[in-house]
Amino acid sequence: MYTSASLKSELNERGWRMTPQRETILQIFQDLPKGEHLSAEDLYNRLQQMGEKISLSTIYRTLKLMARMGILRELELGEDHKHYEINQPYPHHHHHLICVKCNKTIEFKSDSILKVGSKTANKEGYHLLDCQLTIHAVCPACQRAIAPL
Amino acid sequence: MYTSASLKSELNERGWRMTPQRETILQIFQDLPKGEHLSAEDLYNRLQQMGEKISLSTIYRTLKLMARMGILRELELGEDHKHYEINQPYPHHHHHLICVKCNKTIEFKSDSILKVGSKTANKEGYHLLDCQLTIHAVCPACQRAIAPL
DNA sequence: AGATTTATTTAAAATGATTCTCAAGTAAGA
DNA sequence: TCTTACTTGAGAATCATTTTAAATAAATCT
Repeated sequence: MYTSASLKSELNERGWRMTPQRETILQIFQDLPKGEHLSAEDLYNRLQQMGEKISLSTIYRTLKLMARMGILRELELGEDHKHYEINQPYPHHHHHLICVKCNKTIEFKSDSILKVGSKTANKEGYHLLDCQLTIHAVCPACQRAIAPL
Repeated sequence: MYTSASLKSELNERGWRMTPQRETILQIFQDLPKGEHLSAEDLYNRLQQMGEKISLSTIYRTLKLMARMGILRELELGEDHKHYEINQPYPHHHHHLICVKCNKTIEFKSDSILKVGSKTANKEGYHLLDCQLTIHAVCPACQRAIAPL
């Protein structure tokens, strides 16, 4: 569980800084219900509603930063923009099954995948940040549809 | 193994058409060395060199079409654009380990993941097209680097 | 084979997510 | 408290991808 304090120390270690914006954004992801994920735009709107004025530039920069730190997961859910969610450790770690036609997404868990992921990263000397199985498929409703594509 | 003929019949079944452009693009991916993948731009350039004049619009449309048919896999390799490769069945099916800093990518195989993927899709009644484990990590070289991000 | 229908291609314009620029603001460390 | 250099914010810029409209050409039908 990342706290404001652990974020700060991890940033400082690398010569970076803790800021109110980074703290606020981390907090939002911490408070997000399980399985919910936000796009940059979603996050921006949510902040606006809360009365927080954080620019889109900062949001994009922060999302990328936290993803590279391993705090957030960057999800590619078939839409034309990325989504982000907290990178939960086992046993909350999960994966996504996505319909390529309607983008409906189902989450699922798998212990074995996490094992494969860490084993593979270790073997190559990589420092693991996240591993996600993405399944592209056609959902039952879209299989029935006559419609093109 | 997709042939020109099987592509045509699969297209026609759905009321779509076989075209020289689609045939050419399929062929290029068939001939690609294992593990190589192309972006839309890469494909466009390659076609130019071959003297084939296929527009970028058509390329984008065809890539998306073939990905949705399950012929190609859409890869998210950390760059700002997608990559595509032939969707090979077992035992050529593989996954990617990506450095979030330098985007260096390593391929690896795993039988168990394919099993998890098809089992999950079946349970939900989805028609499986592709499943890929994407591991985000920091490669040894980038771990050593002092440089930011 | 020829006519008809409608998917497809093209080129260019449009879109839209994300990044960049630079001046102003402000954490961290001395 | 002072200094340094990382960050932010606003807007411009980029760049991948999609859309539009007219021209072309597969498939199907006669």
